[in-house]
Amino acid sequence: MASKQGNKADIVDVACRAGVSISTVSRSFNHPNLVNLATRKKIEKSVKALGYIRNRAAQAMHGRRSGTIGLIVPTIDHAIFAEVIQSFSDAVDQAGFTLLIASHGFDLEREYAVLRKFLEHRVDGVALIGLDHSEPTFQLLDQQAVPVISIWNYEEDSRISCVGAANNEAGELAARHVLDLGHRRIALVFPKTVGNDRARGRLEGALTQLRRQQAEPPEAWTIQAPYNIAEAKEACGALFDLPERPTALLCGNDVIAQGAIYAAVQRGVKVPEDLSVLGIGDFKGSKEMEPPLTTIHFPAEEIGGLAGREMCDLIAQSEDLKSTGHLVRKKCQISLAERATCLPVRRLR
Amino acid sequence: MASKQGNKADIVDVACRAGVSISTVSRSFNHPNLVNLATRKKIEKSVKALGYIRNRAAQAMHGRRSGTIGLIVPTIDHAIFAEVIQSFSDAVDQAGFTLLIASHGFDLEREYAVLRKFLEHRVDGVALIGLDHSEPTFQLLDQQAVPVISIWNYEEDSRISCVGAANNEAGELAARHVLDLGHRRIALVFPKTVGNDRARGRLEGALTQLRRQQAEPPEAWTIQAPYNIAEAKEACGALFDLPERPTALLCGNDVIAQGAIYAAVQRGVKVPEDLSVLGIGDFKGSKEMEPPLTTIHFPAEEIGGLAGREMCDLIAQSEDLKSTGHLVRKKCQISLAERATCLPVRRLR
DNA sequence: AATAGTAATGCAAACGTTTTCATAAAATTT
DNA sequence: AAATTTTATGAAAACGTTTGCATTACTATT
Repeated sequence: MASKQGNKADIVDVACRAGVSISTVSRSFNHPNLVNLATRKKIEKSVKALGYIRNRAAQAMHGRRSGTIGLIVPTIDHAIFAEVIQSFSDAVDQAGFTLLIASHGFDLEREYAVLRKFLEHRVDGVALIGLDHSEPTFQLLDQQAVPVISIWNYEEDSRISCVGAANNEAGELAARHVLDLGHRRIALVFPKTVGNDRARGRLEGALTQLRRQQAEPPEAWTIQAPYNIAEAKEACGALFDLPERPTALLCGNDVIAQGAIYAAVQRGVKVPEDLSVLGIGDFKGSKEMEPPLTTIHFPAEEIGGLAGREMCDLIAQSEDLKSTGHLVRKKCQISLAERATCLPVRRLR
Repeated sequence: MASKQGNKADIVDVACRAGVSISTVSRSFNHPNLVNLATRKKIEKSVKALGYIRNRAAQAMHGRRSGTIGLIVPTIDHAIFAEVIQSFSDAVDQAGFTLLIASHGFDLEREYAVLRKFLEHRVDGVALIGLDHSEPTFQLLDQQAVPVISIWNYEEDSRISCVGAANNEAGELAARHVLDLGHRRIALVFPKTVGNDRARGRLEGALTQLRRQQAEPPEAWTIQAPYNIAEAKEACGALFDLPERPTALLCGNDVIAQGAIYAAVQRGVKVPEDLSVLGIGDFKGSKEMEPPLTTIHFPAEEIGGLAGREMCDLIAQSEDLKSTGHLVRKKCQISLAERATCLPVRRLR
């Protein structure tokens, strides 16, 4: 039915049908005020009739923005990232951008590959999780001079702009809390820290604080578990089966804490009476757990939203070309969410 | 430093620097076997030196594929979608596609808007969640003849291709199980069903089965709660505070079940001794809960992966243009995951 | 040695837009 | 009524690729 064979409608088709030139059609989209109302109506009708849809690819070729933002995350399937992705997505969506998302499975080489792919698509900006990236990644970003922002971590000397919280502070805060409650026999359950500066920061913060008060845990009490309930539960189970049990457990995040609590329940270890458990992150649902999880609150939604808006600002700035190239850094406050899984240590046991 | 001012390198720049024509450069990317090894090396060197990155937008203009797939979900921030998104993403990634993701917050008008945006970007294919979509959405899809697939639901007479499970079967299976255990006083907690055919199918399946055995719950025992622990907990709490308590609770998904169990714990209602709880979905972590949640297993990962591969196939087919336009439908099996939150009803109470 | 075939490359025309510049018509000023 | 400004439109040149066709230089066949 369309003027061309089988194929989809074209700006030319629209122009023909409306009896105007393609310039006018294009203008009526991009600068409607420059075209006569009556003409605009005709064009609009023609567009409807032909089912015409503008081709962003062709637009992008004119140095115009592609209207896309690339977000690269370690994994989507993860309570905390899902939340931050959602709020970031909402924020950039509101500004009219389309989001490209890819995950790299905590593999920084894949991250680099994904970044390249995004750049081929000429994304207007790139968002990454955390500040740990490979050197080629940083170089590519730099060389292509694409607006970039790191989500989740705050560091005052970050190499790229960042919006997030200070993970070491979270670790410190967590450690301080259990120490304040009088605990000295404290165990740590954290994920692997290579390529994961969130976890590393938290762990380091916690250890620093513990050392400061001479409460550094023995090696057997510093265990590793990925961010995954099943494995965390298992790892913590093994910890609890040790002859000596800690009185408090500092967990790398709330998922691990959840796993730890399940492992405790399974063994009849009472939380918080026999064992205090502290999470980090304050995921959705942590507050509703029974008993409600004491944890370090991370304002995930705020971070995602702020990062999204900041990303859009950076893009707008880079368009002005007077981009002074200075970085922006926004620190979001974390806080202790005191709930029911931590208790002062019992004098006698 | 680049030949052009300030700007990014061009295929022309690459060609100049390598001392060949742009055709040769282009060919060396797209049909490497057609160009001399030595020339290829020169080009490669030139590419490296200039930091050249191909422009997909320009490629896409030649009727070539854009290399992107659009995925539209109700929300990303949701255990079950996160899982399916991840596996879908992995599958299409493997085929070299880049994923555009947008969420519409269960609003079918926004879904339509997002679809339009994706079509502007000339996505090679579109994936949607569920089979409930607005008429304009279906029409647009049809008119643009873009490969499309629905994830999560299976229906034998679906209007578009689908990969998923039969939600009504899940509801039936769930109801059958508690009935088989001898329960008759059964309550239902489901989310709103408008624009959510997953929930609707489950609820209908459950009700059908219950009616068949004369165990339809009274109105007060058919309550609504969104897929969200906090609200589910509250809603279930209200249910438990009623003078008459059911002996079994059928939940729309595992998140609701989790909330229900917390509400029960809070009130000293013992699960499963005093109350059997059945989830639907089998989310990550449901197996590890204490007590482990009895639920209907949905193979989320399988569905996402299968859908991703099917999407790629559809795209490949549509390229051959001999697209007979027939739909594909794949049904994934659900199953009862019998764990610890359901018990046969006690004879006496 | 002449011919046919192959391999490697370049030229130029697409692709679907946006945008600059030019022009015509209408409205305003003098 | 002429001159000027404003408004609305079109022609054509970009944008950065891919690709069909033409060309050249070899290599293999007779």
